Amino acid sequence: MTETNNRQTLSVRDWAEAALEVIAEKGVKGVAVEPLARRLGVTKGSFYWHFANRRALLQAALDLWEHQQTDEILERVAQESDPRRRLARVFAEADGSRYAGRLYLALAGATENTLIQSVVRRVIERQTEFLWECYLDLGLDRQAARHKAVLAYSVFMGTLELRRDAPDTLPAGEAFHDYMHFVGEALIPGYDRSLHRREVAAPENVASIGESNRHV
Amino acid sequence: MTETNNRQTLSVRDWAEAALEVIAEKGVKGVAVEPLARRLGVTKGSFYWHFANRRALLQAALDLWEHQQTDEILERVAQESDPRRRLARVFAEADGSRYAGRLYLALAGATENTLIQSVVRRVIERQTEFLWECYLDLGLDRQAARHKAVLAYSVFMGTLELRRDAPDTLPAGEAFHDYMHFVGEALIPGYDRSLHRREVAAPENVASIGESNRHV
DNA sequence: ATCGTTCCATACGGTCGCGTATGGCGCTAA
DNA sequence: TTAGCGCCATACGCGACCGTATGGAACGAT
Repeated sequence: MTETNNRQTLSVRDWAEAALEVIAEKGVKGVAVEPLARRLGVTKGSFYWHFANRRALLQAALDLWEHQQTDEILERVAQESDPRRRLARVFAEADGSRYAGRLYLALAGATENTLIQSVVRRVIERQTEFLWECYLDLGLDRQAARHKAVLAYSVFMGTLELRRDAPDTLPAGEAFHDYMHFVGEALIPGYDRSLHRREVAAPENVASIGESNRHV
Repeated sequence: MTETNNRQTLSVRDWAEAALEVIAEKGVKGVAVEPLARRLGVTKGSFYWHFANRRALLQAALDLWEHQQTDEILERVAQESDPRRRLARVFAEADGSRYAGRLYLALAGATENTLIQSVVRRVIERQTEFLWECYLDLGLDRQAARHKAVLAYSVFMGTLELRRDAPDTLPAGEAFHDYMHFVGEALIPGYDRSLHRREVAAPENVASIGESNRHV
C-alpha cells in the first residue's frame, strides 16, 4: 500500500507520494504530519527535517500531481496523430486508474486551500484546452469545439464522481463497455468502436520530477 | 449571513440548516460544535442540549438534505407532464442554486463517513431513476434510456464541479445560455429552445432548494 | 580515533475540538 | 411565592495535531 522503499532514508518525493495517497484515501485534511510519519515508519523528526511545515509538504505533493496530470499524460497522448484516437485515449487514461480518479476528486474538493484551488484550476484549463484542440483538429468551428470540449470534460468528471459515490449506478461488466461506446458516440464525431481498444490499464508509473528544493 | 432568527431559542432544524451551510462552505469536516455555536450566537451548552453528539447533528442535517433533494425537488418537477420539459426543469433546478451545488459536492466528497455515503448514494439513485423514467416516457428502450440518464447525470455533476473549481472554463453571460442549449440538444431527444425559457435564468430564487428562506 | 554531517527519535508547549458536569436564568403552573 | 422545567453558560479533562528544541546513531572524511 505505502512505500516499500528499500532505501534506508526517505526523500522529499517519498513524502509527497505518500501525501498524495492519503489525499486519495481521506482527503486533504487527512494529511497530518504525525500519522503520515507513522505510515512511513518514522516520526515527526524525519518530516521536519525534510519540510519546513505541513504546507510545504502539500506544495511538493501538488507540484508532483500537476506535472503528472498535465505534462506526462498529455505528452503521452499527443503522440497519437488521429484526433479521434487522441480523444479515446484521453478518456481511457483518465478512467484507467481508480486511484488517480479519487485523488483528482479529493483535490478538486479541497475548497479550503487557495494553493490547491489554483493548481486544480490550471490542470482543468490545460486539459480542456487539449480537448478543445482535438475537436478543432476534427474540423469543428471554435464555438462548437469549445462546447464539445467542456461537455466532454463534464462527462469525465461526473463519471469519476459516479464511480466513487454510487458505483452501482454505472453499468457493470460488459455493460460498462457498451456504455462507454455510447459515451464515445455522444462525444466523438465519427466515433468508431475500433477506436476503443483494450488499453484500459493505465500503468501506475510515474516519471521523474526533479526533487523539490529542500528548505534551509 | 447566518440565521437571523427572531425567536429567542434555537431548534434542531436551526442547527441542521446551519450545519448544511457550513458543509457547503467548508466541507463536512468544517462542521465543528464550538464554531457552529459561535456562528449561531450561543455556546456548546445549547448544542448538547439539542443533540447527543456531533454525529446526531450530521444525521439531522442529512435527513433534511435528503428530503429536499428527493421528495421536494422531484415532486415539484413531476408536475410537468411533458418529459422533455421535465428534463429541462430538472437541469434548471439543479443548476439554479450555487449554494445547493456546493453542498451537493461537499457531501459527495465526504468519503470518510459511511452515513453520508449511504445518503448520497440514495439521492443519486433516486435522481437517476427519475431521469431514466423521463427518457422511457420519451419512447427510448430500457438500455438507451438508462445510458442517457447516466450520461445526463454525469454531465450534471461534472458541470457542478467545473463551476465550482474552474468557473472560467464554462462560458459566461449569454454564451452560457448557448452552451446550455448545446447541452440540451445533446441530452434531450427532440430538444427545442423553447423548452429552456426562463427557468434557467433564475440565479438566486431557486435557493429555496437549499433553504435560507424561512427566516428573514 | 575524532569530527562533522545526515537523518531521525524524543520530549515539550501550545491550539483546537469533543464530550461531560454543573450551575443559572426565565418562564409557567400550582 | 415557589417549584419545576426548558434552554443555555461555564468550567473541566481528554485526545489529536502542529511546530520547536534537542539529543543521538550511523557514516564518511581526515
